[in-house]
Amino acid sequence: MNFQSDKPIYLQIIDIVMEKILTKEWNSGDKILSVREFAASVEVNPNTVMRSYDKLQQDEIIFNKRGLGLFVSENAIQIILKEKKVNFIQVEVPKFFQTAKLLNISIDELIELYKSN
Amino acid sequence: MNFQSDKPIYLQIIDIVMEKILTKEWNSGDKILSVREFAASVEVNPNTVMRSYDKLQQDEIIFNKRGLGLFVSENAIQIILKEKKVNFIQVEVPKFFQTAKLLNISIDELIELYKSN
Amino acid sequence: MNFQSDKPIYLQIIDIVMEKILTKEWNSGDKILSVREFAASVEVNPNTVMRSYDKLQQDEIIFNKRGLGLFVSENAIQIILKEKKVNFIQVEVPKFFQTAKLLNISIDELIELYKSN
Amino acid sequence: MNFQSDKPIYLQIIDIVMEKILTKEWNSGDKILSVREFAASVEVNPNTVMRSYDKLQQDEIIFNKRGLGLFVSENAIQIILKEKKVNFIQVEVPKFFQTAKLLNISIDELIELYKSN
DNA sequence: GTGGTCTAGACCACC
DNA sequence: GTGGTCTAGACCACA
Repeated sequence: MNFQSDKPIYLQIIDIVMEKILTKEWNSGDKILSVREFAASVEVNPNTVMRSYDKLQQDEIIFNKRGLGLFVSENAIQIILKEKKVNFIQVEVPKFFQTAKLLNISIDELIELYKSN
Repeated sequence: MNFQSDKPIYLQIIDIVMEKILTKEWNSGDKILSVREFAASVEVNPNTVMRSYDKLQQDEIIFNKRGLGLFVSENAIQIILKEKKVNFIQVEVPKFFQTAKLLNISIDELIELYKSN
Repeated sequence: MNFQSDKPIYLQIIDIVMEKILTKEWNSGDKILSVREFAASVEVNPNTVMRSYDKLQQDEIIFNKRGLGLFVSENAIQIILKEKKVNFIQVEVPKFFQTAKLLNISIDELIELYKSN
Repeated sequence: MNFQSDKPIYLQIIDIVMEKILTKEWNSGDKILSVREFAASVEVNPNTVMRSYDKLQQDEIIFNKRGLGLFVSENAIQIILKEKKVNFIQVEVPKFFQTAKLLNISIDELIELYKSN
């Protein structure tokens, strides 16, 4: 697994988990990969995965059944969307297009960049 | 001076200087605030300002006249814009589309948001 | 460790690192000495070593694996040679010929000196 | 007058004076430009020229006739050559060609660089 | 453990 | 006065 160096790995792992939930690869009630399994699969220190899972539990996106493992919460998707989408659309999107405008980058160019991504 | 805590102060100082140049508060050939003056004015350690000025010199946005001080380069504005553009395309754009993907927002929806802006 | 006094220590440290890479004492992918280790080994303040490592990272000769340390880049050797070549041609060569001119030494005499070398 | 920023201006002024003497633009016994005249002609602070003249007097390349001005010494040329030439030929020249060799730059390429200088 | 940021204070050459 | 280098020591997030 390749991680960008400018973003903490544990946050990148959170993004991976969220994506798996949003794309329904992992559904509500499903048991997710154990810390050790996940750590092995992405070649990262288990402590780092532990930290990601901690954060996800705090946000109630996953929860712990003692002795059984970690599971996707009932309303995981709603929590994720609520947490991210509002901020994205109301804050990041306008800022993004504004910067593009400042730098004289047209919408067509942005679409090109999107495709080559 | 208030600095946000999530971004290193020395980078925020670079932003301040770039802003002053882009808004023509400081023009090509102008002497900029000395390390000590700037440090005092924003209540920061001179070493921190030095670090910012060092980076700005490396990027040839300012230059040193020995013993006299630091001055705004001839092409400062072009360099700044080019630099911002590179960062935007290589860093911000991918991050933006990645988040959009994570949130299941299609390119068409983004274009809609762009138009209603 | 003995440093010459006429050249900043942090630049001399950069030279040491480059030398270790060019002589393959440190190879691509190898972890290099940590800031603190290097600082202790050459009896210098960690900040000074940090400054050297910072420059080496900017030039992409070494890179950071977060929390693990700094490692030699894939293309480190090529980058170093290219960098040295640019400096030689743009800085040393003009300075050399300028001094020769000052001392009234002709190009033919220099060629003679080259041959007898 | 354009000065390179990497070499102290007062040393660059010394080089100018030496060149004028070596090229016999200024001969033994000639009165040289006063500090103020020279400073004005190269657009530099008189203190800086003063420093250069001080150094040249220490090296006995020029000397002071009280109230009359500064004059080129009898054996100025010999002093300059002795001071510079030996070191150049015995130290700098070998080092220069050695670096060129390390960087795979041929004598022909160096000659090209000389011509385009 | 790792790198990275920041402060405080000293010293230097240069103009 | 100017920028630049260096030390000492603190604190932080990250793995």
